[in-house]
Amino acid sequence: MLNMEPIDVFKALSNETRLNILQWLKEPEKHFPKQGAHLPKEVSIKGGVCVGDIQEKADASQSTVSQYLNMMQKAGLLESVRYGQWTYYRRNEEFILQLAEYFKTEI
Amino acid sequence: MLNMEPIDVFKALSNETRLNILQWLKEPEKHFPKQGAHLPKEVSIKGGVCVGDIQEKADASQSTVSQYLNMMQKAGLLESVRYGQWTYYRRNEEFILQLAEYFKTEI
DNA sequence: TTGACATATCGAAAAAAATCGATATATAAT
DNA sequence: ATTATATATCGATTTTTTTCGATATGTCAA
Repeated sequence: MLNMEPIDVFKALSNETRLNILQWLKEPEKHFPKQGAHLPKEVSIKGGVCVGDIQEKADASQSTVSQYLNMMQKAGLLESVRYGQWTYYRRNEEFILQLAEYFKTEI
Repeated sequence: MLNMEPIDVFKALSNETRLNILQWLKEPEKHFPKQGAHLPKEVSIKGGVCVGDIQEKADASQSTVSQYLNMMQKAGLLESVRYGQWTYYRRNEEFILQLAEYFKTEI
């Protein structure tokens, strides 16, 4: 994975709400029952959850959650797909896997 | 699991100097040639480096480095051994190993 | 006991991050 | 075109973190 900045990753993980979001997104269907309600069947955004649903669960303001997600994406932890007026965020599993490897060998 | 607070750990890792210290301490004899100079042979503080040596390499004030080390110890990353007027810090490898495991399974 | 040295802690100032409401932008629906 | 909805960004304030110098504590050596 290109461009990993460990400091940015650790900063993104240094907040309870952000850490929760990352963990909720491991099992989106469990934590976000309404997941994908807006999506027609032919569009597949596997594991992605829209900002509004995340905000509701996170119990923070819309702008705060939007900024959290942006921060986590910049760090590499998340990736986003836009579909219509919604932005779906999901974990970047490939990155997170490499991160675990980095952690094991470099930390 | 030994009393791990992920947020505190990630905060401790969210700083370049602290991250450097942790990595320097993987190979103390390489990064701190004077390591253990004060110790009589019969005392073994394997892998530990005293605050002054770390401070010199980290290029920050004495109080800052002392606080860094304290913070990393509270987070679980380091452990300290006091010998006379010196405090030797070394990595808590057991904790760090568990941390890597946590990372792999929980993040 | 005194002086020197290593480290820890305190208190304050400066820098950075968190957080929000307001507003902008983009898309969708009518 | 107009309106509604979802998300992003801006600007400002509050909160937290960083960082230091000063000082306290603890240990050693003479």
